[in-house]
Amino acid sequence: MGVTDSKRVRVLLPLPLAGAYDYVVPDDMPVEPGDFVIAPLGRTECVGVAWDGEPDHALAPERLKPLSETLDVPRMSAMQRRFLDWIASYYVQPPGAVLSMALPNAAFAAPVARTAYIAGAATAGKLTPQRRRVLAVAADGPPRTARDLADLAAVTPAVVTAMAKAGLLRPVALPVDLPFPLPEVDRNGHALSPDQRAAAAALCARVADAAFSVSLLDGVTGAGKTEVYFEAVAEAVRCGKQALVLLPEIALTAQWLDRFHARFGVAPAAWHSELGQAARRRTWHAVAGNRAPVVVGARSALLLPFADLGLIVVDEEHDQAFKQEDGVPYHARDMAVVRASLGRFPVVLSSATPSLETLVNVETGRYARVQLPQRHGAATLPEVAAIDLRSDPPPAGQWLSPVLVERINATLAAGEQAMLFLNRRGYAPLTLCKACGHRMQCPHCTSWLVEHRFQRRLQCHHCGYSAALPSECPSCHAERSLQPCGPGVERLAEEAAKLFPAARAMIVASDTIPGPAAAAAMLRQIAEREVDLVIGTQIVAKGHHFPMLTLVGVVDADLGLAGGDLRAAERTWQLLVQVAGRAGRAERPGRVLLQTYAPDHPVIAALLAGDRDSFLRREQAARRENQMPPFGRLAAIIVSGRDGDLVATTARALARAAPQAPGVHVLGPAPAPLAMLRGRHRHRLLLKTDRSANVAALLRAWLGEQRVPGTVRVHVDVDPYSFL
DNA sequence: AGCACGCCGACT
DNA sequence: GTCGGCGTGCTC
Repeated sequence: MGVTDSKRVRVLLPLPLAGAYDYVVPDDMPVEPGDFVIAPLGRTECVGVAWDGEPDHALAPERLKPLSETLDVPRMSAMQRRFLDWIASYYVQPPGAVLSMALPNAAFAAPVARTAYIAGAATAGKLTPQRRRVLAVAADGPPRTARDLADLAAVTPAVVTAMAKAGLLRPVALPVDLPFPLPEVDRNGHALSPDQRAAAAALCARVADAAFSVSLLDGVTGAGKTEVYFEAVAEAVRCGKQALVLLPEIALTAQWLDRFHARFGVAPAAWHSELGQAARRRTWHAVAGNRAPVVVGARSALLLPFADLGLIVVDEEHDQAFKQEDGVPYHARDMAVVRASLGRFPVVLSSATPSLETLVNVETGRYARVQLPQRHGAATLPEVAAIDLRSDPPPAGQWLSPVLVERINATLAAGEQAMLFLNRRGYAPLTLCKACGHRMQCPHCTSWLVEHRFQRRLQCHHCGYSAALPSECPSCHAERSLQPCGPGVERLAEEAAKLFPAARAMIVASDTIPGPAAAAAMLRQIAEREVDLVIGTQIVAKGHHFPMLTLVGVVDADLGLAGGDLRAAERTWQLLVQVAGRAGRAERPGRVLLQTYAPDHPVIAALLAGDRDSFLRREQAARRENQMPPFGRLAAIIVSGRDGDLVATTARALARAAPQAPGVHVLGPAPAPLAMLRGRHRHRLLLKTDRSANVAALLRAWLGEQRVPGTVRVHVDVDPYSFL
């Protein structure tokens, strides 16, 4: 290297580029791997991270640009860099795409200076009643923003700003990026049962070991698993480590936060999609600067730049929401285990219905099991019974069997709550013309449009397309011939309103919940008995505690079983156990009724018998037999584009170049079940290998060679959960 | 992700 | 005749 050569550094940019880019390091700007830098890119600039590895000296010097500056942010640890590289490599994704999930734009946005006011020195002669009220509010208490002051004093913000101008109020800058308070680990939480104490002790011992381990916290719904893993969190905090709790659905966690507050006296740092820019910035920097002892979040919280992480808890570990389907497809539960292994600390996986993957790892001794065999306190598990729809069908055009209607009436008469569960949003999943048979279909997708009667619209649940409900058939133009087919929760609510006119019903579905505040309000209304009948989709299955709920009616227990998805039985079983678990969580015993046409189906039979083990053994045997996960490995390759013929040709060309090795099979191509999505034709290939194969290496060798037309996209999904 | 370049419909 | 639609390709 000559004296004229400048120093080069590799910089990973948060973009889906093939790899890191090389930059010139200015002489007066020391840069080390992990440093956050601003790099010129095209005619703009972007935040990146100085990465590991050798710059490409074959690249002509005149093609390199100098870095603009380094940012005053704690360096990204070598561990975090290895972790992001690991994810990119395992899932066969561009490393920059993985980095982009760890670098939210908000983290580097300029902090918004917020001004607060306290009582000022000036004592103007004449005070209006409004101004007097503002001064009274400002007199004691912390500095407050103009808006808060105005709200508390019941005046408009204009009054406050005018007072500040007159010197009656003094502005003070609010500190940005406050640290999060330390949880009070030794505060008395609510009393643990002997079983809970034993389980907590086992988990705490793992935390104190400060070595890699995975423990399954396995306990029935309502056993008090949350309070048990809180003790592991407390232990991590005692050891001076950060703890992360991953939850599948952050939208509905007001109850979880209440429980956390009851145990620790403070709120944890939260990380989820509803967070505003300021909160996002604060949490990201607090996590990086070791000023956030406990973080609770959705799957993307796993990618936060923890300074000193010592424990991850994955609550409801079986939940498929941990698998990200769009962008970089990754499974947060699996990557939590990887993160813990790299960082040499324990993971706790918690569930009443553990995934088959996790149970197999327990059986082979890779994971430890900590059990909570009983419900907490006086609560008992609900009694589960089937309603055979072949012998007890609902009247034509209705969906509730007379047997279920009778039980709901009895429950309501006893002053208790009931829940109807149907995993279908909207009014009806299909609308057809009774004159010509035309079915209302999405113009961009291979899917039916779902009627949403409250909005008087038809909606595509795959692409978001929405159109007003037409008054005539678009095909034969017959008037008033369009007929809804099948039930959704809205239609169920209509039926319930006729059958139980006195009952206060509430629909709980993802599209009836505008945000976390509304979710919290709905849950509070249910918990406080302002609702008699809850009609919900899967969103009600998740972890909520409704003390007065004693009856759960599953309207269509067979719904998830069709379709031939490898996890259909497992998923249906998990969902229905979780729904059933909402019943009888306090003193009053619960009852669950499953409406089914197939009471002898293994899933239904297992639910009726409460026999988890024999169901899972059977399921496990079937997977082993077919070399399906976790006994074999899968990767899906989705080829998509606007030109259907070109997509098909490309998919066939990929299949012809498929790797040939013992234990490696490529299935397809075949049109995907969702053959068209957002106007793009889709073909699928499936790579299926035995357990020992290196799927990522096979995929890189195979797909790296292929030339694909620019208009065609090839999407790789390692360990797929969705087969659409 | 931005931001430019590049070919086909409704306007001054 | 252009203005501009977004589809496609590039950024060290």
